[in-house]
Amino acid sequence: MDIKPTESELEILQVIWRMGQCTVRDVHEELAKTKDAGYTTTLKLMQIMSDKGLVERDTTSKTHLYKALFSQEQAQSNALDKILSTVFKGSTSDLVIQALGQHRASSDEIDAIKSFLNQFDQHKK
Amino acid sequence: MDIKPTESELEILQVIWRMGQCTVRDVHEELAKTKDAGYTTTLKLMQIMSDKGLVERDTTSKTHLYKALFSQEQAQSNALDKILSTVFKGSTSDLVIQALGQHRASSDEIDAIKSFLNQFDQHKK
DNA sequence: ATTGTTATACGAATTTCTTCGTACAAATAT
DNA sequence: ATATTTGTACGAAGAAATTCGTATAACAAT
Repeated sequence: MDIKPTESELEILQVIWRMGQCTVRDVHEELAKTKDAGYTTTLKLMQIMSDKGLVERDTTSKTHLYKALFSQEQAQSNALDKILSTVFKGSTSDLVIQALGQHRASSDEIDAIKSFLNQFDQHKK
Repeated sequence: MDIKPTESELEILQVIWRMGQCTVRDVHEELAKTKDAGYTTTLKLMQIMSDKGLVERDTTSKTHLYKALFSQEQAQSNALDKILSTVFKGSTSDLVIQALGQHRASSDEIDAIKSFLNQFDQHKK
């Protein structure tokens, strides 16, 4: 259960997350908007992802349908763990502060974070 | 200027960030604590990193001295940009909230974040 | 029925990253 | 002086990830 998507696989997962269930062509056309790779390349990758268990494949009809098994939440969690330990010395507050400084958040977002923090305070002790 | 360290290069950079200026042996012995790779492997990687401009190399004496050119701050910034766009749909608040939920922060850290948020509010209108 | 289009399968070439062996020079120890 | 240790250089093997060509089957259109 330690499967982790490669760079290209993540690109594909992003499309699947956005679109939900989809075909190789769906994914390929999305990718084609920003990068240029052959159709069979995408196909091959998606087959590999199916083997790895990153996606599920419905082969009932000729055109196969894919769904994500590796969720965006898992990806988020893994990504955070990784950058925390590799570049933030494990300091969550460094990460948070840097994130907020670097990408300005809207007032709404800031409010959301504040209320999360308060609720958080309550819970601990 | 679009150099980005590979996985192994990041491992080495982490050591250099911690130790400041150091030799191949320094780095290698640090790495040897947790993983097992040959000395020349580390050497080769550090030479490549020098070619790429990730580190600077002082070759005055026989034993070369390395310093990071790619800073931890750059690495942090890049890492955040990347995961924001790939797995957090660009939502900073999602990222922050998930980070706080996932890795409990100390009260001090939370205070730091709160005061950062307030100071932040002031600045914008 | 034949032709064209749209699929999947799959082997293999390519590229990128990692690892290591060997050669050799400089410094150190005997 | 000579042997050992400690260092860099570098080619190339190995592994992992990516890309693509070709074969072939199913479906659609004429």
